[in-house]
Amino acid sequence: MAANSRLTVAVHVLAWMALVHGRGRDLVTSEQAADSVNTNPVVIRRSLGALRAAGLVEVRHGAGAGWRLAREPESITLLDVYRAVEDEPLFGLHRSEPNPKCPVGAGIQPALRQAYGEVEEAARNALGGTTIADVLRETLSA
Amino acid sequence: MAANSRLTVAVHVLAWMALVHGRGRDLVTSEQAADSVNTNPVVIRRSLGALRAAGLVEVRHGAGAGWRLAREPESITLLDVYRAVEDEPLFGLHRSEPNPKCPVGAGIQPALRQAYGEVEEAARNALGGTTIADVLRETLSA
DNA sequence: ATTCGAGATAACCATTCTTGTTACAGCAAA
DNA sequence: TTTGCTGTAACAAGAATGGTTATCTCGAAT
Repeated sequence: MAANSRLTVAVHVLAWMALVHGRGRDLVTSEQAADSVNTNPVVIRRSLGALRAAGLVEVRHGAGAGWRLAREPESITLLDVYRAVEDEPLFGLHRSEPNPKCPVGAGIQPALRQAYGEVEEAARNALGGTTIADVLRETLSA
Repeated sequence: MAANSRLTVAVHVLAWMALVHGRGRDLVTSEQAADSVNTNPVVIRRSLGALRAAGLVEVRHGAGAGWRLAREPESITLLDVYRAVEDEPLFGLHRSEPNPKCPVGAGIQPALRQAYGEVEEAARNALGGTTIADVLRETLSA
């Protein structure tokens, strides 16, 4: 499939929140974030909703409502974000069950699960090595 | 998107070819492979076509046509297969360009490309650590 | 040269995912 | 009570995926 942009949108929003927080603005709205990402505020709210469920951001309701980082940008890794917004594994197994009468069809799924698990573990470790603060610093250094 | 099953189908076919080759059967057809994977022969041919372009299998045309491994199963890694069947990156960037007037929107794409590149590199390294022979052995050991 | 079994490929379909969008209800601070 | 923003449902467009049928092509064997 085409790779989706959920991780990108979420990291973008968090990095942007870290930037404006550093500038003294505390609460931000989904519309303001949408202006930076160049998308619809509802898309941003969907992303922020997942980030909130993961404890990465906080929301305030009522008049003057908005969002705020719940943790320091230095402590939020891309792995935290990935876990918050993505649930599908990197590689899918068979669409329909393979033939159980074939020795390969019967036993390949556990074998693939193990192999794919090692790959996902490696990817997660790499994601854990970069923080939102890193991304923001790199973004502003260009 | 939902993760696709291209890597799974390709690895399944290659492991199955390694098995039947070990049993002395050299040329196999897409229909036979489709029976093990439990899908349509055309789907198998699409996968084998990509594997052939990568030099992992060979095809013979004409009467008594069929497919054969072009390399030893011990020498084919999941990274070889992945490269053959997948071209999309693991994580997509923005669907529509972020706002260039925002410092984050202006500079985040190179930053993300670098971070994502490190993750892909880690995933590729892990994929390179497993061979078709490994998968087949694990599959048959259950 | 003809036959024939298989690959190559185009075309089409249903399904699903993703993103964008509108609309409206809910909430709490002022 | 007003106000501004979140929460969420609903829907649409577009693309990707996998399955299917149909037709053309190839080349070994006869």
